[in-house]
Amino acid sequence: MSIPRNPTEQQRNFFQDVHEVVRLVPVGRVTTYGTIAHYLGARHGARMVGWAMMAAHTANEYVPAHRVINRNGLLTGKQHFATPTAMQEALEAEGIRVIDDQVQDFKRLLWDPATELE
DNA sequence: ATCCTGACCACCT
DNA sequence: CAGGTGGCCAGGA
Repeated sequence: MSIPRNPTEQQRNFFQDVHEVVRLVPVGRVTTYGTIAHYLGARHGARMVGWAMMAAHTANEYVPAHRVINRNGLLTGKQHFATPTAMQEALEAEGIRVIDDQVQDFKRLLWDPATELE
């Protein structure tokens, strides 16, 4: 899978929407692909959120991609970071405990824009 | 055009 | 209750 060289208007908007939501995630909290998809109206599958995240490192503004994990609290996207440990280290630097790719106390740390943002 | 695969998830056996 | 399946949309072979 790769990022489109010349994204359509629709794709750029989708990327920006996803990135914007991710930037709203508070330090020390996490959110999930599915949550974002649902918040954006579920018009795109959760897979598309993950797809948009691949464009995170090419975005103009910083996107804390390490705060986006899957619904089980697993760091499924860590392979896409500069190093395999970068994601976990970024989370731990914010006070989040990660053991064996699993965010501890994940349920309490979960940040859902639909309910937290209003 | 067809089939496969993907930073996923909800639903159905 | 665990594993399988389909759906989501897009891109590459």
